[in-house]
Amino acid sequence: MDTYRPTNPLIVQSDRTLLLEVAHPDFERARDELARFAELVKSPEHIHTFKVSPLSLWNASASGVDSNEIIAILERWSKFQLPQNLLQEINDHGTRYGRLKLVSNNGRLALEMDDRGLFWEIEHQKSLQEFLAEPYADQRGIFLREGSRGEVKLRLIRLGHPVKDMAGFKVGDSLGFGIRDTLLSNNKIFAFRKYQKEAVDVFHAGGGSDGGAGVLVLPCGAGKTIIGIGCMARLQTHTLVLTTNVTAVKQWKQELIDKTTLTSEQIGLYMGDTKEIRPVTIATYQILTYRRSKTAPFEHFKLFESANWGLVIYDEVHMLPAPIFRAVAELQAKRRLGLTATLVREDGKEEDVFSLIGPKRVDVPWKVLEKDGFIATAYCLEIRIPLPTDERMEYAVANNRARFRIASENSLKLAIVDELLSKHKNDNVLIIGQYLDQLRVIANRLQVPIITGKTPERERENLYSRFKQGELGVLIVSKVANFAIDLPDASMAIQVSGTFGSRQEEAQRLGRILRPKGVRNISYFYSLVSRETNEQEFAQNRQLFLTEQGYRYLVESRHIDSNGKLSEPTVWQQLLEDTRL
DNA sequence: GATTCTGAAA
DNA sequence: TTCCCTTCAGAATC
Repeated sequence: MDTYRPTNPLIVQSDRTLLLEVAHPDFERARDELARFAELVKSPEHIHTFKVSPLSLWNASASGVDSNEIIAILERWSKFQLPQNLLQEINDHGTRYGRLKLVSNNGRLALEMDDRGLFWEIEHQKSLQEFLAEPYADQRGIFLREGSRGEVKLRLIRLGHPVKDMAGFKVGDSLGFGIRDTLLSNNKIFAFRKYQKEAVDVFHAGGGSDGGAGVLVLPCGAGKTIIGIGCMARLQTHTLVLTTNVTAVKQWKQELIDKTTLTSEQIGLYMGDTKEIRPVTIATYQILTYRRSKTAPFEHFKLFESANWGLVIYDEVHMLPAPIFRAVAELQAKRRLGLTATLVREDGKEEDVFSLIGPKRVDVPWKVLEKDGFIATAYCLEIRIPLPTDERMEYAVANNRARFRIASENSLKLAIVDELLSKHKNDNVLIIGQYLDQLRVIANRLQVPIITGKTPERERENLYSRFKQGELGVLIVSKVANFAIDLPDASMAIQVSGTFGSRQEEAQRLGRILRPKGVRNISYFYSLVSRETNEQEFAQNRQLFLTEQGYRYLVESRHIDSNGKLSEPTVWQQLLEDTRL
């Protein structure tokens, strides 16, 4: 292909960036295909920028997208001939996963490869010396020292060599249980959904070779716990479940009791006040990372050895605290299942997840579940508002730190909130923000209760249940919304301010309104942003993940006319007309 | 023995 | 970079 095809939507550049035209009729198809092997890095109105990285290529090949397919996709959409260096890189990295295998040879751990060059490189690599034992006679492999499984994989991926771990797993103590015929609230008997069953199958595939460890990427509300339970039921073994917080711990137990024949006595909770170790034990990351002082040992790491676990599940694996990786390295002989809605970490430890937990096995895009009605259709609108003159002055003289806060607390946002609420009288609305001061002002103005970290458990539950029953139409929540998984679902959210650029947070917040709601099954997500401020930049970054998942942010820019009045909304009006039957 | 408060860590 | 929330352990209080 050396012709110029101007009607195609994609420009592929030699610096590994892919530029995709949003207005193109095939935009959505192209975007979904690119998302399988590239990461979205920018998504302004007209051109979306993706980036191909070694890691994105390794993950792609681990989840079954090979380099020929990647190149075919690029060729299908590209305007120009593909740059030679990128083709080479795709051919190289896209086939790299699997070239280096970690195996068990006569009970000893060994690295195997078909390629002499690779053998030579590894044998002479300084950072690996302490783990290497003697090479195979035919130079197609090298034995490794005992207990180096995790560390070797970690060092190799940093050298650009992802390792396919086929060394198998230690079988845990067995635990017999089954799935129960639970009657769900819709009067149907519980059954795994198709994609859930497929995810369990994929995780399990390979039966102890390459299968049995890895990460499943699924949207909020897709039933990650259910998939975890499916994997447990398949393996029938003692299982350790690690989660982010106490509520999640309790929810796992609840679900296990509800969906399986496991009894309360077989399930242990391991956290602050109760430290039970049972055939199935559920713990928080926090307690594992606890130590008396910065230099003291992690005293709860012993939990890992306290039983013969056959499976370790990492819930929300993108939150896995860095110190746990060390322990995870020691746990390499166990089957590992990572569950997450997004592989992106703000700390850049994606490679560690790849090598120590496992590569991405399954990625179910949110939009696919939306089509099948498993999650609600969400409409996202970013409303850009100017800063009022006096706040503008303040912003101009403030230092960078203060600026973000001034922009976030833009007083004009209050008027917009009023306006939005006036048209959404029948929706259950969550107002979410990051600054308590700002939220309190809104709470006072609307005479609506607010939930912050200080709100006692009792009162939270009371407010949740009133909100659920519709007695309370609007609820204001601080960052508790990011963690509290028992927060009731809503059909509309207004984000009045957010953390600097956290993609995760945005995803979490959207997740609040994605549970299916009756026949209409439609939700609204409004994000209020001050125009021409650094808040706008951070907002862009926050939205990336959602855009990658196929959500389109509409943008409404509001202005102040010479009389000091706000311009009429047009995009929003249209949105309401289009979505109201 | 149970509950509530405190400070530190992330 | 901020601000906020959560968790844990141990002490204080009933």
